[in-house]
Amino acid sequence: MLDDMDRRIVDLLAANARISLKELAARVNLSSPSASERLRRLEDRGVIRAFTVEVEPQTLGYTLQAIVRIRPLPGQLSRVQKLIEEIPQFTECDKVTGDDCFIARLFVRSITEMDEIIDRIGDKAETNTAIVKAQLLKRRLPPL
Amino acid sequence: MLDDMDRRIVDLLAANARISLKELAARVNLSSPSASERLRRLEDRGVIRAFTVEVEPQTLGYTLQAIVRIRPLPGQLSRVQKLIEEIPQFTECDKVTGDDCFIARLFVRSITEMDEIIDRIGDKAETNTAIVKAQLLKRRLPPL
DNA sequence: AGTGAAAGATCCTTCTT
DNA sequence: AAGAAGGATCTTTCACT
Repeated sequence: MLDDMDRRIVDLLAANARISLKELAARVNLSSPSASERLRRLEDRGVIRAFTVEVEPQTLGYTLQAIVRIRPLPGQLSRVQKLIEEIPQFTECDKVTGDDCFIARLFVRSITEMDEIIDRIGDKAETNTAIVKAQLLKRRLPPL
Repeated sequence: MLDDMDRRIVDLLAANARISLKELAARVNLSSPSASERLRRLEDRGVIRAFTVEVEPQTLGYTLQAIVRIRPLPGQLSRVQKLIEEIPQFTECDKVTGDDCFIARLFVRSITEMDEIIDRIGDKAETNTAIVKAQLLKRRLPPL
């Protein structure tokens, strides 16, 4: 799937997406052209989907974070789905098997704001809100 | 908190973390030195924590993804916590309020692999596994 | 697949205003 | 915060292994 070189390239870019091709190449003991070619292929294959930035929500005033499980009432599924998409404080949402239909991550600046948002969904779905007390595991890559 | 310029800078870098300072500056109608200075401050303030890469787990063979809720049995909390950290297929884990103590994201290549991993936790915690059927919302930033 | 050299483009920072 | 500019740095092409 990925050979060892590819893995190292992905790891290095995951740690700092802004390093130059030249430095990337040096760190994995390849020439610049080779590293460039490998990077291009990783992008082409879709392994690397994007180069992006990790933002710390705390610094933007989002002091509260919650995981919200959402089970739409009969006939409300698509309306609930639309609502989740429209509320930008929801930053992630998965559709899952089991009793809960959706599991979403919510960032808010206060309990009041959280209450308001949950209320907007409340008449169209059963919700269960678990407030995040700590991040045991900060986002990482699965084994390459 | 962030002014409009900062917001645009963060947005642009979130979309492509590898653009040059020069291009970044041009896109927000600033000079390079100004853009450079703003970027430096965003990093210093901790707003931008890192420049990283978004990897598509599908392309690495991770065809299955699940959200696992984990409630350690009495006295097992720290052992469970350690176990989650040690299993690299867990890519995210939050400690939350409520009945479930942990909510984690799990990537696996097969149902068999999933079963094995859940079993390793099974004797130290109650678990509830919800398989991800679709990603309604792909990771995005909360409103800046 | 990969290397090394090299040319030409591009960039970042410093300085002045 | 802008603009100019110099010097550093980078990326890609090419010929070859």
